[in-house]
Amino acid sequence: MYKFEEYSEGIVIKDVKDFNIKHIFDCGQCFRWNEDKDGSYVGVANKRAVRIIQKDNDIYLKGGKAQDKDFWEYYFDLKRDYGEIKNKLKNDDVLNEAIKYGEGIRILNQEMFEIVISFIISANNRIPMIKRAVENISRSFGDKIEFEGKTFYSFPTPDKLYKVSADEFKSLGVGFRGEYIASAVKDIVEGNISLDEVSKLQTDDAHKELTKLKGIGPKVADCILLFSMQKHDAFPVDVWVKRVMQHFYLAPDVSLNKIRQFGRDKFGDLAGFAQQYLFYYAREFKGKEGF
DNA sequence: CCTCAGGGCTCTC
DNA sequence: GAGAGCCCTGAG
Repeated sequence: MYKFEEYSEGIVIKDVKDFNIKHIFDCGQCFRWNEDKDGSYVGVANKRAVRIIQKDNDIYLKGGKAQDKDFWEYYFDLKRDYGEIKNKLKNDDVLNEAIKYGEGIRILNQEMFEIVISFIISANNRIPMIKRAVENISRSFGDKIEFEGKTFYSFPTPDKLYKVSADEFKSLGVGFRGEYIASAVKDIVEGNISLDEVSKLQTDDAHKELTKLKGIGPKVADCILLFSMQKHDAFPVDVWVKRVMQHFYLAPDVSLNKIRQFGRDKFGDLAGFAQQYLFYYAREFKGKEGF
């Protein structure tokens, strides 16, 4: 069982299992962590800037505070037994293979508003571009956090973005999604939708509510459900998962909605976890075997 | 159910 | 250099 300890520069989570920072930060669920040459990651989560260093089964959170241990436990989903999840998914031959590549994946519990905006930006976009836009928005409207002699920025609250125009968002690199972001912020601040309330709904109902917002279609809604609302039966179908599903399970012309239904039926409560292993797996094949 | 346009940048040719 | 494609959605 893992445990938190303090060390000279922060806190450390000792004896973690099923935990690999590269797999976690590289499986497409988050946009605010950047890898350094030494393999450590620096980033900001809910106003906390830290450097994360993995040494075997110990996770060092440089700059982490002892009073934040509950937060990090939640953020990294530490209470969940990923070994058990993987054992169940391994009954499927494709997953059995996929898990070998991303065995240390965990689904982060991220802040809802940040995830809503980040995944609106993700539509028809590339990961480096998404990261840049999210960073620009944070730098312009978030709070300063000093760490390691540099200035980091928290992702802004809805209020901070309320008066920001679509054109201003566009100037920060979000492209045509500027209108969607401005509209979603307006709906959230004015109370046309409550993310807290949505998160309490059943997955299908929550999905329906989220897709009422401009810029949120079925895929983005599934990402929000999975990465910030703990709806682990959500199955986001992006291009990579689409390719992997069509390659291993389905015909090449099956629609996105059919793939989504297939995944949810096949993997049930574990669909979201399966999706993450499949996404990571698919990206390993980039440029090979027709991917 | 379908098709298509829509930042801007990067990779491919 | 042009062209395709990008963790896709909205409009038609």
